[in-house]
Amino acid sequence: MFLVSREEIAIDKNSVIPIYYQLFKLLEGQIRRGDLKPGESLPTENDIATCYEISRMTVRRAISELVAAGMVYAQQGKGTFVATPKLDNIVFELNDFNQEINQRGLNYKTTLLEAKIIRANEELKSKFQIQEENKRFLFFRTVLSAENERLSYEVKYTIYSKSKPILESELKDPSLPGLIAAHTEYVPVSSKKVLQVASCSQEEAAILGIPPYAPVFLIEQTIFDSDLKPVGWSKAVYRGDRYKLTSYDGWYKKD
Amino acid sequence: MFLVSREEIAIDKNSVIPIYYQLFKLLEGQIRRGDLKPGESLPTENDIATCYEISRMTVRRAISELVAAGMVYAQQGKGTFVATPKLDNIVFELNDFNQEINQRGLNYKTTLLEAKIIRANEELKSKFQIQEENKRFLFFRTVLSAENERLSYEVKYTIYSKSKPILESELKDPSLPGLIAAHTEYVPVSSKKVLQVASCSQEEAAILGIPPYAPVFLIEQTIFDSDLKPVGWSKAVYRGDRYKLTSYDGWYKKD
DNA sequence: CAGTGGTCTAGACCACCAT
DNA sequence: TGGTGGTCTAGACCACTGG
Repeated sequence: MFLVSREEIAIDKNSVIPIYYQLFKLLEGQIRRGDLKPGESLPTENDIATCYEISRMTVRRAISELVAAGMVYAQQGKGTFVATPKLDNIVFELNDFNQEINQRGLNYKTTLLEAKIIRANEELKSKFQIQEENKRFLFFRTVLSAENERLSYEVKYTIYSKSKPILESELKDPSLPGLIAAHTEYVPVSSKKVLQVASCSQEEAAILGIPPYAPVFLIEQTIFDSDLKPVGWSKAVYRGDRYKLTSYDGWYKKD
Repeated sequence: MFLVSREEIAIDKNSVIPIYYQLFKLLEGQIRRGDLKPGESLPTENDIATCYEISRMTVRRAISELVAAGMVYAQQGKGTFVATPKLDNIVFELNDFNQEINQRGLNYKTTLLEAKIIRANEELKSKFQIQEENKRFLFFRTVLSAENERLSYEVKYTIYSKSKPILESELKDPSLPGLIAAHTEYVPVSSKKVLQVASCSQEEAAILGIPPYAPVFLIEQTIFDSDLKPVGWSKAVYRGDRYKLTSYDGWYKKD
């Protein structure tokens, strides 16, 4: 037992890189490389701890990262095992929708077509789950465009509080949660979004400059405050020929 | 300092429920209730630890759960603060697409329209990044239907290994990763999916029983093995009037 | 400088599983 | 029963932040 660090030069306890992270990367590599195959068990936490002369808590920290990454699962009393990646889940993030355009440095801009105060109609009373008549709402219509091409069209509604005037500055960030925070007393804390495909209406086609009935993404969003009360609602139409969603699943490398 | 547990009966150190989980729920409740508002700081880890007479490591475990939930963020040297929920991210999970139909107990079924061995054409050689001529592929065409209505149409390709015959049993699980695992030596470990909207072709319209050019979801999937080599490819068309994706964001309750 | 969160230790007891 | 992972402790040192 006097042999120290043979071919496996792995853990440097004096490195600025945390030990748990070094161990995480080491185990991750063994799994990716196939040294540890799906279904096989990892060494026990105690074995790893004594082997590398580190604390078991540190080993657990490393393993919990693997668990979070979905590469490994632990079973109390039995052991920790390499997972078999399930590739039947899809996770689309809407980052793609606007951040892609945003981050790729295109000179995109948001244009305010209309902003006004309206009275509640039946549809709004239903969306916001209110009974009162004559309740007032803020109504926005905006268009997102890039490189002189219109990409999406959105209508937004939020409850109107006359104490908070509409400021020009909001045109910089016309996000629905931002508008709610600025114009109402409500604090937006959660949202529900529904994505569908549709054929665009003639009005939408005219606004976006695409043929009528062209396929589009349609995203309806409802914003809720902490009491689960609806405090904002929007409907956005995205050109089907300019947007797509990409999803990566499994043990893709993120180095 | 002899007062123990006044109105705040919070942590029961003898409970079967882990202390870190009790503390997590306690802090989560204070944030949801608004006792702690976005931007405000939590008590320091040491304060919480001494206040409830528990170890700081246990406090950190509770807080790390809050961080993972996106309700709180920590800044070294400064403190831990309640996050402002960003509601501009969307995470759509494809569970909706087939699991909804699956779980709601409809008598859905997958029908194999065709399965055959084909030679590589230019498109396949490109998708699979191979140069060889005459490489053979397995080709599947399937339809998913429920309640006697066809819902989606999918074509799948995977590299053919003659050593592994096509078994009837695979028709039960015709997922692309499953087919790859069954018919090839490759181990599928990651996948990329791209979701777009489109107008369906006349052929797809005929298969699905919808009007030509009706809007549809289109999902292209590529499966990779551990060397990032493409080992499977599929293209699925989902009826736009029967599918939608739903996303929840922010501090929705999951109790 | 004092206070914060980030990492780490060397133990401990427990619930669970297999034998 | 012995071995596994799950929880917890009471310290410790560090890096970073602010005054």
